[in-house]
Amino acid sequence: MQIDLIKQNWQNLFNIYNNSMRKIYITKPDEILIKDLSCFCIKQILECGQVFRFTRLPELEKNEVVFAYRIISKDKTAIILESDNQAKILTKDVNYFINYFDLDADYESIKENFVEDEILKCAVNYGYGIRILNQDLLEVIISFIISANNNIKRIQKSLNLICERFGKNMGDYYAFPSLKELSKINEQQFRECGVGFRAKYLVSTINDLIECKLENLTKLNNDELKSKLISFKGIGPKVADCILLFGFHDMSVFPVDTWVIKIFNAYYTVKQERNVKVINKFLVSKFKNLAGYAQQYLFYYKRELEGVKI
DNA sequence: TTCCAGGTGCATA
DNA sequence: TATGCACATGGA
Repeated sequence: MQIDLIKQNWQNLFNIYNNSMRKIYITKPDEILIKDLSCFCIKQILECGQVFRFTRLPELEKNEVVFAYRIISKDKTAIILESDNQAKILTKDVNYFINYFDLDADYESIKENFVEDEILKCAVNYGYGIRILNQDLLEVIISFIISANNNIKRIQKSLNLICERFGKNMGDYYAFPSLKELSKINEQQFRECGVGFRAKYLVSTINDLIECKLENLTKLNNDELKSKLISFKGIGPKVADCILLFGFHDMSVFPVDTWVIKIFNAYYTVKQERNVKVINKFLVSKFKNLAGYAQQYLFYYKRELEGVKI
């Protein structure tokens, strides 16, 4: 009996040790230290098109620091300093950013699923440090309505203007406006932030969100959720997939945009295809519950190959 | 000047 | 259900 207890305790200790060894980070007061960069590259994470409110800080890129960025999410912020062998996430909200950067997920195992697809293997090799962020749902919905037929630079500019004009002043940055704050913005004011024809979609969808309540969306199953999202103005199949992927961390979707059409026609078909539904169906059934990851590696790879700068 | 960007809404057939 | 056009705007 006593031997069993000792064995059990040793097993527990071994598990704790094993888990801590596998963890890619350790926490300190106001800091997360990423000790293994094989699945973490801040440049790739932020510049792969999933998020828009970040700034590169070249003035901090000196000595051993290779990349320096500031990220703002909701009403929180972090400075990320990455060197050759480690990265530091400096923030007052350590737990928030552990979840935000998906640090407890095992990306090594995720990437192993993609070695049999030649193109994806190259894409994963190139974007080895990509992680799918756990972003604020409201911010994702607004961001991707603005993303329609738009470019990343202008999406960033519009979102920053919306935050500066209507978000809470947090000292040296602005929070993303709450739903209540967003509901006070009219179409003209959105247009002044450079969102163009999407202004009316934003006003309409924000009203709908006030009515249906954001938290009620989380009670729906995947199909109901997508139908509900598409019922809002400015949200079609592609934007809905982005909201599911980046706002709900649903990895079974594969948003098809202009870049995915290029990828599909370059690597996955002999006959040129323009039908987004056909492309989406093929890629979702090919990558199944890992589709979201696959999409993000491929999206980043293709854009980088073509030399697109954010 | 023209084309394009993490598309969608709407009218028409 | 499928197709085609309009929609803002700034950079290449």
